[in-house]
Amino acid sequence: MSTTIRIALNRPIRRLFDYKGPADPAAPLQPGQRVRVPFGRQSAVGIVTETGVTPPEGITLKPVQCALEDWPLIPQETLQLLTWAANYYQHPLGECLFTALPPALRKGHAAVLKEEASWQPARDAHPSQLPGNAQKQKALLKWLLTRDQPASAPDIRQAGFTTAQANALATKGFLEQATLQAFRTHPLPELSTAQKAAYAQLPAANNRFSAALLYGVTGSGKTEIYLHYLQEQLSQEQQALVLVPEINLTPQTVARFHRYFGDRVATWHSALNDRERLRTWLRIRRGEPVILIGTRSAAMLPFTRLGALIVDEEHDSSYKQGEGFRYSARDLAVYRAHLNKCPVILGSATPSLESVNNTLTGKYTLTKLEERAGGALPPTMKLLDIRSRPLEGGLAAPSLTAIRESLAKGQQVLVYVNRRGYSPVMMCFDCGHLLECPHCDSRLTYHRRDRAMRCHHCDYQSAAPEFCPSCHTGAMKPIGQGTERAEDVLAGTFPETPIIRIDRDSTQRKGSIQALLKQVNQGDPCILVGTQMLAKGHDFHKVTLVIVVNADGGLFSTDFRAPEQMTQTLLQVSGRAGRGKEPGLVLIQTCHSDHPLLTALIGGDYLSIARQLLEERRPGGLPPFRSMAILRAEGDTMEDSIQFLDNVRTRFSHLPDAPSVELWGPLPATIARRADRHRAQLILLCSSRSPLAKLLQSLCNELDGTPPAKGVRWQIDVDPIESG
DNA sequence: AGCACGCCGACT
DNA sequence: GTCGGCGTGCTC
Repeated sequence: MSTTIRIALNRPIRRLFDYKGPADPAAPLQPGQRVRVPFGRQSAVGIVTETGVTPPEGITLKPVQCALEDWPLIPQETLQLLTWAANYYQHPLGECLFTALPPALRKGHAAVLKEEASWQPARDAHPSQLPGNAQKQKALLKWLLTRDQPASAPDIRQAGFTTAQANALATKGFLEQATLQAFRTHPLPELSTAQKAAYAQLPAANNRFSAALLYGVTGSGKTEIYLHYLQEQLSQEQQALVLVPEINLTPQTVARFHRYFGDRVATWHSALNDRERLRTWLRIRRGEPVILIGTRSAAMLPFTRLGALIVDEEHDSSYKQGEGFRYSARDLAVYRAHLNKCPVILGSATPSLESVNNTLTGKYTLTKLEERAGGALPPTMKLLDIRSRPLEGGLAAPSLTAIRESLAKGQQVLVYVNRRGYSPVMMCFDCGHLLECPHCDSRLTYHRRDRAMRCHHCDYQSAAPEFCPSCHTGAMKPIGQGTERAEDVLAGTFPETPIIRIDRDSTQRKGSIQALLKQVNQGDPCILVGTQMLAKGHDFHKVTLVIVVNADGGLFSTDFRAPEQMTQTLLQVSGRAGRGKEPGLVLIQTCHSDHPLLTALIGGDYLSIARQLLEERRPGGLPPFRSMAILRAEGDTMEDSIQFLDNVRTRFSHLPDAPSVELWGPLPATIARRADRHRAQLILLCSSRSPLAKLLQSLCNELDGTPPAKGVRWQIDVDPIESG
């Protein structure tokens, strides 16, 4: 009698399916193994989650077609991680497991790497040594000699040659099979006294879980500490994971790790193709001692010998997936450290309030690095009240003066504007009419470069009108500041100086951001204008002045995280100033120069601001003092969405454990209508994680059983980063 | 998610 | 008379 096995499939169904296991007792299936199973009238790839389960009654089980490997594709630790995550984030286990696989393995392709032959010229090979009739071979050899790396078969075909030609050259001894050249690795640079002191406080990797928050001010050289940590704490056989935000995974960052760890370094990010994904995934699965630098999804790679984890810029919101499987890569990393009994280091100049709180409760250790590397001084921050001050395109006279002075000294200037486009609002001069998106509850942004009105919440776009569409006579006037407008104003005021705009619009083309940054790093005086993108992780050596055009966006938001996020962004952007020898100055333009958050900010100590912000969250029981989840609904009308959530709320109160959860709402979302969908939300707060998870699970089961009103869709977001 | 079944409009 | 629209419902 064969055993019954439980299988997860890549379907958005919160359910697993049981099958008859293979009759052969010599080859039993085990959890994590990949199988092919009949499903409906198709065949699907599945992952075994359990064996020897009690089969459900009244269903004739189909047999598994075959196992795709005779070993578990998903190793035990990773399976445990993803099972926990599926349960914690209330996402179907099958989809969680499959997002952890590279596309080739999801589709059922073999888990082997066709080692593609690649060729490099033999030593002393020269085209002139070839017979005159071998024109193509000559050309191929010439081409290979111009490359600084071996060429794979696809490379050769792409360049217009054939592998037959390469083989012919190889037989004659002109080419040889390329071997992975061992990189010359360099000794690590010495740490400064302050860095050494911080390093010494970090937990040693001695088969115990530990979590450390490395609070290092901008420019303090956290990366050097990571490098030393990995070198000192990792054995030759161990693997390590270094998580970085997408925007920080630049060729320069990788080169830095490469320099010291050579071939051990591998990367994982969205730009990899399917072949590269499969290759790196399998290297890690095989247990190669890889030091992997990767973005969010790297947190789910199949490590089997993890020795340490590092999460750089741990406060960065890009670690939280915003749709589908809404996991936090930072939290998965911490959980993995638990599972592997190894250390995790969370680094940031502006750590999340969650992590700061964990240092206060003793869950994390705290290591401070408050000195900038290379003797650079912390920037001076000043508030510039712009109430009843004449502005020139959003810039106050003292700001322009400061810019002029910096440029005159041959230095660079960074102007931070929190919106892209020309202006966030367009208004009629005569009747006051505002241009709004026909599909969303939002204003249209004026993009002057292509004379378009665009909605930043859906893909609506229209030509910018010359006259008011309401009164037909008034001229339209741009209200408020965007990056394009700042660029124009600065270009008019400083015609001799190059203005480099960096935002989503100016960096759409692949590699264009690298080109723009290269221009900046050449060091000639220039003005950088840009959004958030500029605030993250870049090291602009010659920037000495930072202007924040408007700091007031986050001061009066409905989102309880807004003050935290505003503080982080302002400090991060300020941190771009004065990283070289010259001291930095930051001018923050505001209409609320007496606002306690802003005055605290220029005092400069992030940790004390963080503690204060935490105290503001405590009385309301907001995260991290309680766990939060949001049930979001969207329907064809707001009534549909609210009614659905109201029903949920009523049904909720009948569930066991319900008293431990506090419910807020339902309330319409801040942008109530988006792409013609009407959105509302119900907020759930619970003093601890596990009853909330249990409750969400029974809620999901109920909702899955009874479909809601027509057109209403819902989703659950655990530990949301946006609550508006 | 797929894929089928199913019941109403505009075509040869 | 049938081709096809996408609304439900099921998949071990």
